[in-house]
Amino acid sequence: MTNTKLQTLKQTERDSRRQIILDAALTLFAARDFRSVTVREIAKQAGISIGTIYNYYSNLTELFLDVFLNSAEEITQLLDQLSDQEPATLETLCELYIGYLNDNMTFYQMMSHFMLGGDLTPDATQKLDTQMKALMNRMETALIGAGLGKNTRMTAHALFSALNGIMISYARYPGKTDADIRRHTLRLAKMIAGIFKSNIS
Amino acid sequence: MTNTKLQTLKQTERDSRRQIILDAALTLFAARDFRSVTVREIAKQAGISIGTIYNYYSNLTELFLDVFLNSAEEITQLLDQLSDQEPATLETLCELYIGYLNDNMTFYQMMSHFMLGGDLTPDATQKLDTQMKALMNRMETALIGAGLGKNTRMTAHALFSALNGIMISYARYPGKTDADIRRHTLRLAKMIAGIFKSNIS
Amino acid sequence: MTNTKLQTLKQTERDSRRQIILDAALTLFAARDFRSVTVREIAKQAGISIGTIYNYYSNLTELFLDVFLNSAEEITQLLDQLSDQEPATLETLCELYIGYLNDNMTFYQMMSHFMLGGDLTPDATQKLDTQMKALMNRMETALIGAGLGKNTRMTAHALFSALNGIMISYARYPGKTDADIRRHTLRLAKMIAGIFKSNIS
Amino acid sequence: MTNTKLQTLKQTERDSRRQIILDAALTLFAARDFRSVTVREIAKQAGISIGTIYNYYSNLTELFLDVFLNSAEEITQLLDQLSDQEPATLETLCELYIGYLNDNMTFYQMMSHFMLGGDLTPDATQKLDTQMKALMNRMETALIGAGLGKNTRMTAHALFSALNGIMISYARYPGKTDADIRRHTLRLAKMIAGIFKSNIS
DNA sequence: AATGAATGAGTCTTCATTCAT
DNA sequence: AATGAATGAAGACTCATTCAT
Repeated sequence: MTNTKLQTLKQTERDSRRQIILDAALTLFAARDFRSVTVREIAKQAGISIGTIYNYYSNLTELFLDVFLNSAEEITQLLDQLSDQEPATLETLCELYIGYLNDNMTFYQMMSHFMLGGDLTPDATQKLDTQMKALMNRMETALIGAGLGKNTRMTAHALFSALNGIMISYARYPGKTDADIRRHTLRLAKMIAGIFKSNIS
Repeated sequence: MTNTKLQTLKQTERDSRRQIILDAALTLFAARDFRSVTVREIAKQAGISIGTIYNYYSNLTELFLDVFLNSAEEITQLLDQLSDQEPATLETLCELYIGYLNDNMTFYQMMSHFMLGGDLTPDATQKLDTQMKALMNRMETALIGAGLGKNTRMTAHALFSALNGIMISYARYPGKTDADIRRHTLRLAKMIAGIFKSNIS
Repeated sequence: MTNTKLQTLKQTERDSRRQIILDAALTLFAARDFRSVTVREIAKQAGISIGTIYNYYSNLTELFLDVFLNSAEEITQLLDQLSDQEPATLETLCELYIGYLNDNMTFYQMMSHFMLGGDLTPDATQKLDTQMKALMNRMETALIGAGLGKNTRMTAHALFSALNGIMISYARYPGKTDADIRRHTLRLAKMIAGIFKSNIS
Repeated sequence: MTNTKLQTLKQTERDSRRQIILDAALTLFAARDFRSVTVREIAKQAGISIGTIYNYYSNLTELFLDVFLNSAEEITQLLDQLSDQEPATLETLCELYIGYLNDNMTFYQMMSHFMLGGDLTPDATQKLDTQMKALMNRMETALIGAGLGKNTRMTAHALFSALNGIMISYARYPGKTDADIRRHTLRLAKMIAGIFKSNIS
């Protein structure tokens, strides 16, 4: 038993160290494009050595992927909390998602990076796919809650696409402040929710 | 007069050399993520020297941007041709756009890259913005042609977003062939066209 | 005869073109370390093509050397003018020379460059040596004029060295303006003149 | 304590590695103009990798500067040893300095390079200035030892200038062997010492 | 004689990853 | 388990010089 406890402790410690690395990475990503962040910088920010990072991740891509997966899990949970008591309206769901993207551009950049280009191992691809499906499920649930009766999966795909597309189209709107972009993308989110909604009934 | 002719010739030659570079780049991009393509490879593929490339572009980013802008112009023209005689239906427009993205993933990757991260000069940003606006205009025109009477710009934004989002969500659908992806994304395009259409009347 | 005239004309034209190149180079050197100036820049500044420069100089080093030799000739002539009527005093000679170096740092940089490092052809070395000797002669003449009776050549060497050394020691005196440096180096010139002078009698 | 010891050891090792790099650089500089020596060559000569060099110096200029500063420190110490017991005579000091320059042309080339042209950071300029001042101090001390009572700083400047100028004027004396140059420059050093000396009393 | 596009060897520098301590 | 110095392949970019027009 002691052994188990020890192992649990060790695992906990290992997890918390992992979290420290993730937090350090996120801090850096908040300020700069994640592709330009180096292992050395992450190590420094985390207050540990480069070697230690490789003790937790076999390479940088895995670390990046972990950041992404954690973020995906977070937004998934936020969506879950939203519909904890009663089904979320399409509108609040769309706004929540776009709000999250505004606050976490790195999440969106990584989604774009991994979905379009990154050379992922089969294992990594699998993890990625799982999280994406989880997100999609929430979309589908919300659509069903809004009364959609058929083509629910396909429509969820479409909705997910529509929301994701918002950021790629407006993130770099020239001459706009972050606040401008947030306002504009949230308006688009609401509009898209409305369009999908009106299509249901 | 001769002088003018000579200059025209020179300009033509310059343009064609530029085209050779662009074609070489595109050929390479078709096989690999454009971010991993090197100047040396492009030069080799184009059958010219590295130095010559820098004679036409002051740096790699400018070359990449030119590839993107050319592509954007191409799809813009395709959309124009579509509605040459009578207003394009929403559906054909969406299908044409998504079909293009399937055939030119590099275009989409670059759009994502430049819109989200790339450190662009103000001048480059300006060019990017112009082309994006041109694309948006076509969306708006098609929506108006489909009978949309109000919020036309905003709705065009939403439609553009929805279409762009399709690829980011499905480009790396695991275990699917290119044909699968094309079929699926085209179905989504059609569905989105339908949703926007039904929202109009 | 006509032929000769024509040749003279051509030669004159050639010389003036050469002068244009030299002036362009000098203009650029006034603003930046001459080692960092490129052929392209000189061509642009001169309003001619790169090829034309190579029509007048077989390589960049030759051009640089010509700039240096012209400059050396100029200061030599200035020294001559100084002692046109009566022998220049040691002091005015030293001040004139150091004043010139302050106004023409490129001359000094080039002297340093060619004397210490530059891979010169035998022919170029010969030209360099001739000009340096010409300068030295003026020093010697002035020393003799000041009453020096023996070791005149050697002392001229020493004086020339002492003056040249002033600039290497103070050109980058930190936190000093050009005016400060001029004042200081001129004071040193005067002091050195005094030391050599007092050593004579 | 162990910790301190360990740190001391590490620092020692670091210093010795730094020394290996410096020695490798010096070896190469002895044969060729230091400006033409590449990082690759230094790494090869030192038996280490390119990357390691950048682990000790953030860029080539810093390495070059370090070579210079070390050299400056060396000659400063030699001058100190000279006057360890009794004040050095002006003559021995001048001869020692010029002898050193003959043996270490790179030191002189670098002094010329950094003082006249090099784009140095403020920090680097500061270090350069400090070492130059240290050298100057020795000149001043020797002059005072020789009986100079006034204008000591200014005269030290003049002496330092005079000595430095010797090399720029004769390093490339055409058709002379190294031995010739050494003999000639030492004679000049002695003469300059004499001139300054006779000026004192 | 003038042009200037093309050349390509060669430069410095970066950075993910390894591994001896 | 943690460290961080060492590695070195690889990249973008420069620029004197050539030569066909």
